[in-house]
Amino acid sequence: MIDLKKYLNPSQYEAVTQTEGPVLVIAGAGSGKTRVIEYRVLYLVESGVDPKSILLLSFTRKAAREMVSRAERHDPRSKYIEGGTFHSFAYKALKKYAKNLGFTHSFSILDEGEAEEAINRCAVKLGFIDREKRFPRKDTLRNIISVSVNKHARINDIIKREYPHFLEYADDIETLRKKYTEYKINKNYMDYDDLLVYLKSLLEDPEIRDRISGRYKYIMVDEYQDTNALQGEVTYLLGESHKNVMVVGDDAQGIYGFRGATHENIMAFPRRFPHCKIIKLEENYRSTQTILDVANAVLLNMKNKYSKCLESMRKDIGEKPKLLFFKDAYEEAEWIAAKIKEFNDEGVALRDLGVLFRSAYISIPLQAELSKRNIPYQVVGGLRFYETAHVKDVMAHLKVILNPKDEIAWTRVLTLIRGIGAVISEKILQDIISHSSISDIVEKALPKHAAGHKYSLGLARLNKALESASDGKLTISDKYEIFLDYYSPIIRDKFDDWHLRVNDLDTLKQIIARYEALEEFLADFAIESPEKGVWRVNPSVAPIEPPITLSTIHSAKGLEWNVVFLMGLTDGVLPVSFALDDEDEIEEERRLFYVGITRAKDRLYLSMHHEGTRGGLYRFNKVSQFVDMSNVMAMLDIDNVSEPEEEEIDVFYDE
DNA sequence: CCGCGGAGTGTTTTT
DNA sequence: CACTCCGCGG
Repeated sequence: MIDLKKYLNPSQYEAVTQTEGPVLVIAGAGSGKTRVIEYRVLYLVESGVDPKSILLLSFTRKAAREMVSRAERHDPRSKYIEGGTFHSFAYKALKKYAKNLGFTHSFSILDEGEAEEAINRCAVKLGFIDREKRFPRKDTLRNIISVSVNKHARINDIIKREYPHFLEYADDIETLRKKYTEYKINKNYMDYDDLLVYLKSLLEDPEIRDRISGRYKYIMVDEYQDTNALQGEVTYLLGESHKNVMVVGDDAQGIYGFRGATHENIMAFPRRFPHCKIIKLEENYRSTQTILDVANAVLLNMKNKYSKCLESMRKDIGEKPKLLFFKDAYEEAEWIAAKIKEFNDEGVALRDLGVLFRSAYISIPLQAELSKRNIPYQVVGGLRFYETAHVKDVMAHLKVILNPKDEIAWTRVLTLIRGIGAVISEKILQDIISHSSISDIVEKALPKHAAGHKYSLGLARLNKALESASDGKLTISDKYEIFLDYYSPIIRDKFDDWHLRVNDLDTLKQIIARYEALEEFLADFAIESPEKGVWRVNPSVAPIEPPITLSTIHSAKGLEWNVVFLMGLTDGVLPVSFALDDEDEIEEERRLFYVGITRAKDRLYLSMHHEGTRGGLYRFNKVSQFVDMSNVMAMLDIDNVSEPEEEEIDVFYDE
C-alpha cells in the first residue's frame, strides 16, 4: 500500500480513507477534489475492493472522462471501474432492464432536434398547430417540457415564470406533455430526460434497485453542484441500501442552473443521509495567490455564497492578472494569437495554454488568427458537428435500417428527396410503418410510390441504397459508404458550402470505423458523442504538437492550464444579454466568470473589445459588470485602457 | 403540394 | 447575420 499521506493533506486524506458511509466533500476550486477521487479509488482497490463495484458519475462527459482516466492511472486493476455521465450509466441500465418498463430492449434515443420533431408531431395530432397561430414553437415547447421534468416543476408554474405570454396555452401544453410521453413509449423512443426519468423508475423497483446496488457498492459523484433534482434522486436511490456514497461539489461553481441543476442538492445531501460526514477542502494547489485574489474578489460579490475564500498553497506570489482593452474583435484576437506564439516560442507547450469564452462564436476571429500563424488548436464546446444538418441527414439513414419504425428518421430521409415534402412523406410513411422489417419496406412499401411522380427517380435511388445497406454481411463502414454515396448529390444540391461540410462526413467515417455494431455506434453518438466543435475556420492545420484548447467556459469545468486567456468580457456576452433581467441568471453568469478565472495556474489574461456588431447594428461594448467592480479591478493590472469615444452610441444596454 | 424567396425574429451553456 | 416561418407561384 502506498503512503497516501505523502500525496494528500489531512482533509484530503480523510476524504480518501472514509470509504464507508455517506460523505459530502465541499471542495473549492483547485483544492484537489479530482485528486481525492483518484486516490480514493486507488485506496479502495488496494484494500481489496472489487473495482467493478466502484461507480463514478458526473454530469458532463468532460468531467466524467477526466475523473475516470485519472482514477485509472495508478493501478491496472482500476480500469475495471465503472464510470461516465449519468446519462450513459442510465443508458446501460436501461438496455438491461427496459423490458421491465414496457420498452423493448432496442429503444432509440432522440436528440434535441428529434425530440422537437416528435413534440411537433404530437402537437399537430392534437390540432394545436393549425388552430392557433400563436401557439409556442416546437423548441419552446420542448424546453418547457424538459424544464418541468428536470426541475420537478408544474408546467403551469414554468409558463407563469418564464413565458407568461403563453399562459393561455398552459393546459394545452400539459395535454401535449402527456401525449408526447405516450408517443415515445409507443414508438420506443427515449429523449435525454427520459434516460434519467426511467432510470429513476427502475431504481424505485426494490428488486432491481437491490440488484444494481448489490453490484455498485461504492459510488462517487463529481461536480455534484451541477446535478439536478432528478440526478439527486438517482444518487440517493443508488446509495440507499449501503450508504457508501461520496459526493463532491462547490456551490460557487454551479453553472448548469439553466437545465435544472441546483446547489440545493448539496445542501439536501446531509438531510437525506443524516450521519453524513462533511469534509471541506479549502487549500488551493492550482493557482498563484494573485490569481486567487481576483477569484476571491468575484466570490465576495456573489449574492448567495457558502464557500470560503481560496488560499494558495503555492510559494510563488505570481504576476498580477492583466486586463486588456481592444478596439475591435480583430485586435483582441490578434493580440492573443501573438501572445500565444510568444509563450510557445519561450518554450510553453501549446497544451498548457487555454483560451476560454462564454459562447463559441466569440472565438471565430481568434481561430482565423491562429490558422494564419499555423498554430494548431482544438475547439471544445458550442455547436457540435453531430448537430449539423448534413451529419444528421446521413445519420438518419443509418437509423432507419437499425430501427425501421423510427418515423422521425424516416421523415428526414424522405423529405431529402426533391419533390417530397411534409404531405407526401407522411403518405409514404404510413405505408412504411405498416411493415416491420426493412426488407419488406424495400420490397413492398417503397416500390408502390416509386413510379409516376417527379420524386419517383429519387425514391427509387433511395430504395436501392437501403436494399444494399440492409445486407447483414456488411460492416457499418460499408453501410455508411453506401449512404454517403447516395447522399453525395443531395448535399451538393442542398448546401452552398457543401465542400466544407464533406469534411465532417469524412471525420464521421473515421469514427464509425471503430465500431462493430450499428446500435452501439448510434447510442454512443447520442450520449457520448465526440465533442469536437464545428466552429473551426480551417480544419487542416498540420498538428506540430498537441494543440492549444479553445473552449467554452462550460466545457472547461474541472480542467486547468498554466496560462489562461479569458476573452470577450463584455456586458451582453458575459453576462449574456438574456440573463440581464433576472438576478438568479446574472449570479449564474458570475459563477461562470469565477470558473473561468480559477482554471489558471500561473498566468491569467482578461480581455474585451469595444467595437462590436450585433444583428447588423453597430454597438459599443462596455466591460463586463463582473470585472467593473472596484474590488475586482483592484486586483488587476490594467494595461491599456482606451476611453470610450464620445460619439459612440450604446445601442443595446440603456440604464 | 412542393419549394422558393422574402419577411421577421432572436442570437447561450449540456446530456 | 442566420435561421425559421409564411405566402405565393409553378
